[in-house]
Amino acid sequence: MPRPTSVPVDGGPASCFDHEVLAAVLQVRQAQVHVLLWRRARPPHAGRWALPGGRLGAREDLEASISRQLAEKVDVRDLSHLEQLETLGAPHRMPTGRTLATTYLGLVPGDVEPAVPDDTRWQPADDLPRMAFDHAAIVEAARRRLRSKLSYTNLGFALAPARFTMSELATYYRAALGHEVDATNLQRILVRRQQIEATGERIGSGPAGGRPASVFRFRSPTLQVTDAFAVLHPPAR
Amino acid sequence: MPRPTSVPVDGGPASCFDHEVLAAVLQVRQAQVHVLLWRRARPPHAGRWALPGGRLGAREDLEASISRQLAEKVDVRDLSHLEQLETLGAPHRMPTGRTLATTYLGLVPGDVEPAVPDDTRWQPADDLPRMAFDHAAIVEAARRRLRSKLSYTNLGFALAPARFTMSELATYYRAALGHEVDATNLQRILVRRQQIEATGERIGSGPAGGRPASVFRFRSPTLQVTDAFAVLHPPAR
DNA sequence: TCAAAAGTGTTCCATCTACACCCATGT
DNA sequence: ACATGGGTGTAGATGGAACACTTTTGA
Repeated sequence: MPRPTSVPVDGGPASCFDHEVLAAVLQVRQAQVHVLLWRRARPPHAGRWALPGGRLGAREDLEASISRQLAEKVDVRDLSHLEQLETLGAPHRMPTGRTLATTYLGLVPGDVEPAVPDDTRWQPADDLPRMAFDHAAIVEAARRRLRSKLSYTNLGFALAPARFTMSELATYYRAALGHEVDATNLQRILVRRQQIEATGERIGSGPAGGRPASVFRFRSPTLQVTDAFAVLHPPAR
Repeated sequence: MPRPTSVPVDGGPASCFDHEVLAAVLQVRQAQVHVLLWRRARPPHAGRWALPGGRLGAREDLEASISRQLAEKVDVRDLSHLEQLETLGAPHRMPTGRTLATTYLGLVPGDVEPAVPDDTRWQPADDLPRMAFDHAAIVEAARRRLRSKLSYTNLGFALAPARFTMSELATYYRAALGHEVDATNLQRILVRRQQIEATGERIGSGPAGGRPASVFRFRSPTLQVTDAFAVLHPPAR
């Protein structure tokens, strides 16, 4: 009986696989989750929209590869977070020949406006166009991952600007979670979990007046599980 | 500027990668989480212990590949659950040349005893031997995944036999979660979440007497998120 | 009748939601 | 003054932990 092996068995069948990395880069823009898409110019699936990414380099780490490709090809350099999602291996997921794809979730803070090339755009994730290959499913997986991690980690840091008011922050959470978020309760929850802190600054009130808002910031710029046993609940009705 | 592409650019560098699939197959045995390991007979890392798996087949889906290899090579056919973990792509993770690895968590119910080959054994996951390559980290990732999914999904079905008493079930949960689990509260929680139901049967009491236990079963044999907003807490002290 | 194990009922507590009310500012 | 938005206080709801108590069996 053959034995499992993690290295090529001498004389065994040598086979290797094309491998690409793809990212669903999400940003909250105008209170809606958007995803960065690129329009395919040539077949197959010419004219459809695809996720940015491309072939893995011969000596390149997976995460380094997607970072590089986002920087080179769609000019996105200010990712606040990047994490691996699923690896897709269905033999016929692409008509051009077998290609494995390792997918990533990327996040961009709400206040930056990366200059993207002409054939690239931010698309509302609730209204995806006709997508190439299996890319629509990847976007959905990315949104689900973001949603659940917002509940028990400090991942909000990756959605929000460096400094923000609580009502701004609530807007980001509302967009990503897809339900109402009470700014007043959000503050207490995130302060109690020690995710955010007041900077002491205040921001001037808007044109209609109103009490000036305190400015907050996240305490850590990297992912931490702040409360594995607590979550944000959607409103009862 | 080059454009992102998910298919080989004509004339672009053609590169492809060895790809293996590996599984951390976990089973609770004698109230402890065990993992199925296989002892490497030849270099590199001869004598160290490795996870079962092997090369991806040319036309094979990832999940089909790991299932096949577990059946062929370590004679494990009764997985109650299988899910993908991370894909590892560090260029030098193996000294034999670059190999990507897609890793899986496999679960086997507590009451089956798969006959495994001689060079294969069930090892307590708390006491791993010297492991080959990066396989120890994969086991840890698998345990973490199991622990968190037990809290908000019905994944217990994959750990427990088809029928069980509540004190048996609590043993599985204790082992996998790594903390005390009150059988009495576990019952109410899982019944409320509609994960388990009483079969109506009772099991005779043990040699020392005691009230005979009711027999329960899981209502679904597949993974379901039963309560995204609730978890099992560790005891306060 | 007693020990042992299972199961129930009840209290306690943490943590979230809901919402009334107070605060600070512009017009 | 009063409208507007920010912030606090607090009551209510939920759901899990803790644990005493009851039930059912064997010796």
